[in-house]
Amino acid sequence: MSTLNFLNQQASVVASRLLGCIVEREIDGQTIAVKIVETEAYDQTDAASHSYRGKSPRSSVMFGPSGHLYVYFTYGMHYCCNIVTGPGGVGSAVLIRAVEPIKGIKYMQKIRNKNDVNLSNGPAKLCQALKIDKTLNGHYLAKPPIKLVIQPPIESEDIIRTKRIGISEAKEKPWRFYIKNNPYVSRIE
DNA sequence: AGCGGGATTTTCT
DNA sequence: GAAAATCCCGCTT
Repeated sequence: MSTLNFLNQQASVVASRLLGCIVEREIDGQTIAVKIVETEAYDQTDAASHSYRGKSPRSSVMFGPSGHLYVYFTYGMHYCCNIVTGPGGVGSAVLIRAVEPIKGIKYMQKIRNKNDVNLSNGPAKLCQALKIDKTLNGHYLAKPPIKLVIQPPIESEDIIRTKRIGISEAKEKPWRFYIKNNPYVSRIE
């Protein structure tokens, strides 16, 4: 049993609880640390989810155990990363949409060739900043080179819950969560 | 500040 | 063959 146990519940619950948690990435002898500030939940009953039409080669990781990374490629050029949630046997995950850099900022500036909020205020941007690609698809987040470090929950009054971004189905589900007043959030209402 | 198009590949119809 | 859980740049106001 690991500290990642809480991931084994429904995605919309986990999405909120992941706010404020830290991701540690080891790459090229460097350690990068970021704080999760924006998430979206996707589950199998959800027409916007990659798991909605059942298991496929791309989405198969979503159907596996919670605590693993689901990385997908989209728009011909971008990766996005999700944390697989539970309960077991169900295709569900939480998309990490934005993070706040904590450590290794110079390294991220170099890879991204950008500064400030543009380092990581979007799902494809943060994947580039953390060098996340398909080789990490399915990685378990309790061990290097990329780990999830749980932090105390964010106060509920500091969590904003809204509709998700960039989808054409199930637009009304309020399954996007972000930390109030955090400058790295990809977009405010 | 806001709109519009291009990049470019995986997946599903 | 089209759309996709996106981003960036250049153009217009």
